[in-house]
Amino acid sequence: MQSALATDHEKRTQAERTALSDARMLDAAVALICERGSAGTTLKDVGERAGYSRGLASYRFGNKGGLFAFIIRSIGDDWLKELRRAVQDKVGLEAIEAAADAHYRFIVEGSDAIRAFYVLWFDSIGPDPELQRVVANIHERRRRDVVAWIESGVAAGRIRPGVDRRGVAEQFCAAIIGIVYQWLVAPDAHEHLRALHESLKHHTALALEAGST
Amino acid sequence: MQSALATDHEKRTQAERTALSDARMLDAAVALICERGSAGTTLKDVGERAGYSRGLASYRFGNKGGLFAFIIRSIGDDWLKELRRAVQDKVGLEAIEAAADAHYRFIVEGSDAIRAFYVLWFDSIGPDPELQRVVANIHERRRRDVVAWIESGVAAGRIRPGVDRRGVAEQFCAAIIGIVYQWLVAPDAHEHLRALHESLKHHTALALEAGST
DNA sequence: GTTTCACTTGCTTGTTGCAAACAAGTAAAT
DNA sequence: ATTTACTTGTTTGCAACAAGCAAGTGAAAC
Repeated sequence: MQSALATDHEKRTQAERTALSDARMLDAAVALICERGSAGTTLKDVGERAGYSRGLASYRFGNKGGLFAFIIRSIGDDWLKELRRAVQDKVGLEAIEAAADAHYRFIVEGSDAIRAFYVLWFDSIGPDPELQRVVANIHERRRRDVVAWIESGVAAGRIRPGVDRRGVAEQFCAAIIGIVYQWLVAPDAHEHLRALHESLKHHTALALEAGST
Repeated sequence: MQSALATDHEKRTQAERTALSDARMLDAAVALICERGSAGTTLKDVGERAGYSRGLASYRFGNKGGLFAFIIRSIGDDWLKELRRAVQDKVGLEAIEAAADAHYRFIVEGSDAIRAFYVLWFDSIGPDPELQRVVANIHERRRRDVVAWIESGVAAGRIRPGVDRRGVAEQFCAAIIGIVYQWLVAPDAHEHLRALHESLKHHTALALEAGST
């Protein structure tokens, strides 16, 4: 029941207490967002579902935007790492294809965390400036990764140097967003999603081989 | 000041009254959604901004989901027509390229209506079933249009018959959604958006010529 | 043809319940 | 003891609904 790193025990350092309540509220918020969407998720419920008082989420995160930014940061960081891990040291098109494959696997695997992450991602079109900043930041990092993969392919002589790195990367990222949207509205259409990812890989390959765009 | 179709006059038929209040509330809601996002838009403000009471929007649309569904339907219908008008009787790739061009023009033109429309579009990932239905419906109609354009190109012998019509159409629509997302987070990056649309046309052309996907 | 009256429909105001936000307090760690 | 984690009390504001008021409608009576 009780593990080495305090799971249920009493005496905890202050840092451990906040880390624990943060983690529990993160879980609670993810579950609630999946159940009721971001608008239907209340700070009160997040606190209570995490096993605390109605006020804790408000106190910790200040407001809904603060909570959402925290969630995006937490999950987004993990996930960028996961994607990079999946790509490992592949270069060029292979790296991009590995990323696309990993993306497909992650979403059909259907973890609540990723779903909540993307639900909040689409909230970033709202007026909350903090959320906008955090998502824009992740977006930019993701795009940079893709540019770097293309770059590595060029460096390895496997992609012609004339290619528009940033253009292709942006197209790729935009397509991913489009696919994610489709996943969110129809999470179980795995075959459809697989086809979209395959098609994306195919089109990206064409863009990196052929033409001048 | 007073036109033939009662603009500011007194005596109105009941149907005219509702049509007028609907139109005014639509305008008000569009403006509010652009200013504050969908979550920040209150039924109270919609009613009052339209020049009525705080309660009217609630009474007319029942709840926020009802209002949003009404907006999507109103603007979405208009817009599908506009897109079709832009495509006219073009066939195959030309039709798709015309649609992409029109799409680009519409969004950089930056009408509040289209922005509000797409903001609500992304709300459809939330739990509101009515909104989901309405958006899914528009999405499906749009996809059908694209399939029909491809079909017409095949019929005209300008696209090879083996092409995966639905697959390419879905890829196209997914990419449009991705582009729209980028527009919503950075509305003024016209050159970037132009490049994304150009790239989309290019990739779609490749998909319709080459390969088997 | 116009007046009247029963009825419908558009709209407003009153009320309740709930969540966000913040302040002030309590308990636990340092 | 003092800082820090967390809770509880309170205010404000919106959604949702109900009850009422006012404007429009249609048909019978005159």
